[in-house]
Order: sequence, then structure tokens, then C-alpha cells
Amino acid sequence: MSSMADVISVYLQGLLDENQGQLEVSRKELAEQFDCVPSQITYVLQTRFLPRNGYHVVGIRGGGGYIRISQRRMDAEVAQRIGEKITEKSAHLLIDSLFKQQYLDLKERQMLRTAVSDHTFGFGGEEADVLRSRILRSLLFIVLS
Amino acid sequence: MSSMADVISVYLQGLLDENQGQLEVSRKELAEQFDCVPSQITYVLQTRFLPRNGYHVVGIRGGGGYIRISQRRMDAEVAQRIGEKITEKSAHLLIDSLFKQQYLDLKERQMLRTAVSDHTFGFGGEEADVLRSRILRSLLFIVLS
DNA sequence: TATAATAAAGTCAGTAAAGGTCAAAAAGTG
DNA sequence: CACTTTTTGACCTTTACTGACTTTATTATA
Repeated sequence: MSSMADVISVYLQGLLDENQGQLEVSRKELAEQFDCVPSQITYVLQTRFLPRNGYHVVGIRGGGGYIRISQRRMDAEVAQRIGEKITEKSAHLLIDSLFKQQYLDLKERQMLRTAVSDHTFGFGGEEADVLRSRILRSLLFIVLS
Repeated sequence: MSSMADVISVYLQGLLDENQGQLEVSRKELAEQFDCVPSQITYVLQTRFLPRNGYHVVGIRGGGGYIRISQRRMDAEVAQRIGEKITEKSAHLLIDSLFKQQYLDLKERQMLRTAVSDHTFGFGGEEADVLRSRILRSLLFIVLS
């Protein structure tokens, strides 16, 4: 039940994971490796490695050309915005803003909001703000990478 | 008494039972196997495998497409298994078991593990077990629905 | 240095291979 | 017979894959 496109995209994602979200490959060689036509690789990149999922793809043409894929991971700005502690309100604002920018889908947004709410914790105050910061940072790191 | 639709649904339920409630089939091949038209399969799914009975059906179109059926039988059991408090170890075992049964994907599993770990909390002990129970129950409710 | 040859990657439209939809016909039921 | 459920098939939408042609960069050559 796995198409060629799936197989290739899983392979590439594996390489990305091993290389801190940075990767350069030769389209031609990849195609040879998987015994397909080069434009198949282009197809995979265009259907699986979308900007809205945090991927950035650039192709360098000409002799010795290659394709560079990079995956956006949580950037410093977000980490900074979270800080050592964060109120429920700020956290929800941050989550919603990431959602609006399409870094998160609907379910992820709901999960995050729930995972960092005082209501879920069963308590509030500064103690909750510290816990919230830790959970939010950890989860965003996973979701955004 | 036993319509084709019944025969097919019994067959599919059997496969589900054998495979921890998770299943992928080709609509076309199934139809051939039972010598019926493909839309008959769709009909069976639409009348017998309803969300309100805990089934989740997704169809993947296009070349090499297929239909994935999953059955959620666990709700009550899971809630019970979590209880009022749950150790990190038990929580991770539960999450991994849900992952193995494919109720969770890789990212969700990682998120859940992270969201309920002492390491993320920054503290452990019974206090952590209570918090873990609350977070885990809330997040699973979202993910599994 | 210009120019030509070569070696990449990109584009795009066409074909095929799935599953989805929906309404009509057929079969079953009370 | 009236009503519900099942079955069918023509048509639709989405996804996968391919290959001829284009664009761009590098390398060799006059």
C-alpha cells in the first residue's frame, strides 16, 4: 500500500532527521537509486515537502547541480517568546498565532491548548506558568520539527 | 438473511479482530474477491462501519490507493488504565501500546510521551503522577476522537 | 574570451489508477 | 402493496507516474 512517492519521501525524511533538517541530494542519482524517472523526485518534493509543512526546497541546475531540502525547526524566536514561564493567556495567544500561520493544524492546536491549560493541570499560578513553559517548549519542538 | 453486505462486513470485522483493529484493503481487489462492484464496498463501509460505533475509515485515492479502517475499542479501558494517577513508566507503556495498535502516529506518540514525562515537568513523585493522569487523559481524548 | 557542448534541474500536460458519489433498479420485509 | 435495504453502474475527483521539452550552470574548445 506504499507508493513509490511514499517510499521516497520516507527515505528523504529519514535523511533529514539524521542531519538536523538539512539535506542535499542529486535528483538524478536519487532517481537511479529508486529506479524511477527524475521528474518523479520533483513530484515527491512538490507533493510531500510543502512549505506549509515547514519544508524549503531549492534546486540548483546545471552541471553538478543538486537539490537542497531544509526543514524548519522551532526557531529561537518562539523559544524566547515562551521564556522560563508563560501565562495561560500568552501561551494560547502564541499557539493561536502559530495556528494562523499554519505551523499547526487544528488538532495540534487543540492538543497544545489542552496540554498547557490550568484546567488540565488542576492548578494555576506561577507554578503552573513554569510547568506550562516546559511542556509548551517540549511539544512545540516536536510539532514544528 | 445474509446479504452480500453482511458477508463482506463480517469478513472485514474478522480481519480487524485479527489485526488489533487496524486494516488496509484495496477496494477494487475486495470487490473482485467478492465478485461485486467497488461501490458495494463503499456501501458496506458507510452502513456498517460507522464512527459512532468506533470505526474510522479513510480512503486514499489515486494510483495505489487503498482504504484504511480502524476500530477503537479502547476508550473505557484506556480511561480506567490511566486512573487518578499514573506512573511515568505505565504511561509510556500505554502510549506505546496505543502506537503499536496504530491509534497514534509517530508524532503523536512522541508528543504524548514528552507531554507526560517527569523530565518535561521538571519534577517527579506522586504529584507528577496526578498531573500526568490529567494531561494524558485530556490529550488522548483529543487524539483518539 | 566567446562560443559550443554537456550536464544538471524544472515544467507541464497527458495517461493511468485508484477511491467517491449518487440516483436508479432490484431485492427483501412486514 | 408500501417501505426499507441492497446492489449496480455511469460519471467524478484525486493522486501517481512518465516523458518530451525548457531553463540554467558548468566545462571544454576555437
